[in-house]
Amino acid sequence: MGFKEIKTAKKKEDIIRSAAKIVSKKGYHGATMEDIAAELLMTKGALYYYFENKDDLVYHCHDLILSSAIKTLEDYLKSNISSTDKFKKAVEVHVEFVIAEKETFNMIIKPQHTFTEKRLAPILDKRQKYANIFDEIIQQGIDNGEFKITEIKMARMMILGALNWIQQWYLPEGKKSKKEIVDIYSDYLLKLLK
Amino acid sequence: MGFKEIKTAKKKEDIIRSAAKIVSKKGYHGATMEDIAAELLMTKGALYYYFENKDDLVYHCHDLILSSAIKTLEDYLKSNISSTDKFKKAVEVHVEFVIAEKETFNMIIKPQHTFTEKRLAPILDKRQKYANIFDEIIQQGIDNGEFKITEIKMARMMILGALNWIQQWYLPEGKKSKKEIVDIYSDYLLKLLK
Amino acid sequence: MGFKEIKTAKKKEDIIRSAAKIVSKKGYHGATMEDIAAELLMTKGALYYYFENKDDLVYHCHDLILSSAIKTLEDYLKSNISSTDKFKKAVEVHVEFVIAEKETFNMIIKPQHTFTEKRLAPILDKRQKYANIFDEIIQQGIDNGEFKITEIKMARMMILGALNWIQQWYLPEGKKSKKEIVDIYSDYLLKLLK
Amino acid sequence: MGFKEIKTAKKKEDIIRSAAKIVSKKGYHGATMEDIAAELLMTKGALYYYFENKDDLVYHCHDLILSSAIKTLEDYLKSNISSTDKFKKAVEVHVEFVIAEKETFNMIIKPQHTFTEKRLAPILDKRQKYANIFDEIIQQGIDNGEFKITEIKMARMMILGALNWIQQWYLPEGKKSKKEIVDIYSDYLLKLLK
DNA sequence: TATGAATGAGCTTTCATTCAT
DNA sequence: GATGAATGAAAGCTCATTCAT
Repeated sequence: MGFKEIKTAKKKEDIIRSAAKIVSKKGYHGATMEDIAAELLMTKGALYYYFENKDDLVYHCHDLILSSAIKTLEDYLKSNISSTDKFKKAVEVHVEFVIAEKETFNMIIKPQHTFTEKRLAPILDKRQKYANIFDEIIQQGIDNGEFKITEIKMARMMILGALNWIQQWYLPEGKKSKKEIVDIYSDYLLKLLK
Repeated sequence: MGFKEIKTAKKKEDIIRSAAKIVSKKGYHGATMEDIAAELLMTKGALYYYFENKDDLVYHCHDLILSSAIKTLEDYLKSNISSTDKFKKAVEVHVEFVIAEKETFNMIIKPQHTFTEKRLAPILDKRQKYANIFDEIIQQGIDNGEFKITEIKMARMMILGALNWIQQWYLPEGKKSKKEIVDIYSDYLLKLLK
Repeated sequence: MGFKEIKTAKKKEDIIRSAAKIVSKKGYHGATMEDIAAELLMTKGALYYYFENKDDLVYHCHDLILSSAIKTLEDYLKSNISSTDKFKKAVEVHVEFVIAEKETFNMIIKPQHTFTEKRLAPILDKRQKYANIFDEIIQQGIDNGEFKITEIKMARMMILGALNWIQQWYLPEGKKSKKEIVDIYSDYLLKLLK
Repeated sequence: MGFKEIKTAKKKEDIIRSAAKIVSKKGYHGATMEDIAAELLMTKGALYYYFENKDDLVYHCHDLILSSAIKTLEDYLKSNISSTDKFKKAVEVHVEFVIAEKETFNMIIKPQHTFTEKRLAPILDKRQKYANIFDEIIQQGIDNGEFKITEIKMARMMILGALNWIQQWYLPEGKKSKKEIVDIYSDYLLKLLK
């Protein structure tokens, strides 16, 4: 990758991050290309140099965050700790993303209502990939006797649902700190697996 | 209530149901007044005879379903069964609504991105009222020794999060039947409370 | 005229008066048929039993007031007083109408922007008829030596312009009472004629 | 001001002038954004690049003309001529604007029926500023003995009313030329002040 | 006569997208 | 690479008008 490409890639990521911020705050439809450009002190038109269209841009927002989450999780998966600890870590990571990235790590939004077909498949794929990590952790736990459930996928969906939901009510200035939340969730959700 | 009022009320509910259907399918922004009217073989203009504006109409969609869910749940709450059974029933009811009403019973969407302030408060109120029912069931279970957790609200939020999430993946033609899903969810989520 | 016709005529006048009130307050475009009907505790539809359309209704508003003003003025014209006194009376009457009927006696609005061609001619005719009364008073005053100007029509237009303009600034709670206004206007405008 | 700003400002003025023309012909409600755009061979949407909304655009129409009238008048006010001559000049200028700019210099329309509150205040302010110029001329005339009246504001309102009214009846192809009208009006209205 | 309901044309406004410069 | 300007399609909404009952 030459110098130019690197610069372009960086600019692209800048745009993605800004866009993610705005989309988080206002939602897909509430965030206009104008808003996103304004945040970057650019003009609308310039965005189209880097991204095909709004769909494409917002897709990359999701993709960036999701990829990053997957990478983070996969690193923990490799480490030599108990499945219970892996699960706890996974909860911690997920909560972190859910809170920090809000809308963009919003596994909650119906992508069908937002993305065109072209973008839908890759997003669903990546979501699946992310979910698989949880499945693997659970499977591993079952294999080594730490967990004992039969419906892995259902359990995983409950867990992810519970975690994603945090986004709906979490406030930085709320009663419980992020750490407390993570602990309670880890604790309770583990009961579900054991 | 005179004959006319009844007829009007019925028509209003018709409209609400149709609107709910469209909004479920296409999301708030994707569903146009035109779409909703077309479904009813009416013209856009006619909708405005019954509802102030789109916001008002969609608000009533949510209100109708949510009120209905609350009523259904409250009936079970009064009945003379164990807290565990009440919980199972609650899960069943919730899943039923989540699946049948889809978007309209979508406790998931950020209402901030959809409703104007005027409509936001009542919706949040009613959601809270709904959540309270779950809290009560849990509290009752704790009081009579069936459940033994300390963080009622956190547990309730995990549970509702898990249940709402079903909407994201449920397909009528999926592998698991609705009944199976309800059973597994009840089963697993109860572990969380015990 | 039979009983029915009388009743209908009365109702029509009721509607006209209400319409005039609303149109005065909100202007032609601001006043909706709904508004007018509401004031009368009727429904929109009913208005169409009495008047062809909005244009027709508002036309009759203007016509009613204008006719009434003409009649009032003509009575004074016949009376056996000096032209100066006639003029003073005319000013008084005009101010009264301008203030009380506001928009409806609004000789100011461009009828071209409000009425369709069909209604335009009769309105302009009646306005002309009204203006003629002022011309006659002035002519009479010239004939008997009280006034001494040559451009009767121009003078009349100045005078009516000045008087109509009162509508733009008059406030019931203003510094000057209606009577004071009439006196000052009579006084100053007479200088114009002498 | 850079080149771009100048170009934009020019375009804005172009739009304002076109809008003024249309609004003059059809009135505020009769003139659609489509009409205005068509006159400029633009599309509706483009207008919104330059102006917030219709209200904003029409406000600027009024503002432009009124500002221009104020400027023109103020120049005469400074010159070293008699108050009588100043008054004559003021009448001439006013008539010129009334005739040339029609609706846009329409001090006649009730701005309350047209503008939203936000725009109302500045318009009323500017109208007042314009009126003040007439008051000053009159006051000056009184001070130097050319005029002898006590009710300055009332006189000014009569005069402006009379002048504005010209708009209602003036036709370019009418019997009296613009110059004749100005002369007669100046002549007669001066009698009012002396 | 009067009403409730519906229509439909027309309006303002928004915004993703395009493109000459 | 970036901008200013423009487009055009679509949306929400209003309201005079109609008409069966």
